[in-house]
Amino acid sequence: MANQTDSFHLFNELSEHVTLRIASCSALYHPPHWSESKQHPDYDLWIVLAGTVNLRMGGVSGSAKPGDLILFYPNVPYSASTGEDGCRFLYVHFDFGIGDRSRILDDFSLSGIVPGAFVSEEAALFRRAFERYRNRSAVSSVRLKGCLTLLLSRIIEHAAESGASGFDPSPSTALPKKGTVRHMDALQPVFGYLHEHLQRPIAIRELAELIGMSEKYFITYFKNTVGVTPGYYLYQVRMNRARDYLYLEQYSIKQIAELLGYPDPYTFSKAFKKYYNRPPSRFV
DNA sequence: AGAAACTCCACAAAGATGTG
DNA sequence: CACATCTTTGTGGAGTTTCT
Repeated sequence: MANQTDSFHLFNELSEHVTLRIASCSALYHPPHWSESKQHPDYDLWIVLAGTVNLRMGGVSGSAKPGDLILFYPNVPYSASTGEDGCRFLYVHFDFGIGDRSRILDDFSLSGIVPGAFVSEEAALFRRAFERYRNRSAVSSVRLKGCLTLLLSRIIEHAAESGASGFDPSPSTALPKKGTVRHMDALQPVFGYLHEHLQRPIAIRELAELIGMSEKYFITYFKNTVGVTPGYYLYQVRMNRARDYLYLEQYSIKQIAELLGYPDPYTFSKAFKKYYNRPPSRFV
């Protein structure tokens, strides 16, 4: 499997377009020898509080102890059971998307058991947020959403750091993907190329040629996979970079325009003002 | 105003799946 | 097994929108 690291840039470049929608969140207790086999229509995250959850998913088995997390992808069948002690866990159903895509995690191998050691701080915050949420205290839904964002960020971050292609068990490689699931892998060269050649004008046609697709199909493929069009993604990356350069206070507007592949400072300035509602000269 | 980016749509090849 | 049907993947034309 191709290295996912380049694709993870996406979350930074498009952070303001990330949407997280929590469908439900609750605590559950299951008695000894409970078992179930099902699948969920959306993402589902379990935070094991007590007992052991035995999991079988995508032909791989594992056990989740208190503190561990289990991340389920939509429409992936699994079997879960518990032993002598029963089990207790929090669950949260959610969707996590960017732009037009509501299931952006599908292209990353993150599902399965996440060892508690990697996420202990974030999971603890989420649990406290859940207590407030259960008591219906003011803004607790916003807090819960924030804590889930934090928790998911940590899971993604860990996968990026370790170059991991998933936790154990990882069903995403074994899973027969149907429907409109797109593969981020094919776009790897594009992300690399984009970040490398930011200092000169980049035509969409070049990017399409890079991975051997027709220009129009490339635009469609990119949008279905990433959630925004390639042109918009490029614009977004340039505006993020422009903001960073301005904060450094080391470059003139003219220099930044050059660094970002704009033909002249006027074009850059116009693009910048459109994005940030302020000209670059009055940004910092 | 002209070029580039983008959308929509029709269509085709190839592979997967269903059925008698 | 053979044929039909559906799905996925991809192309290209035509037209619209956005950018410079």
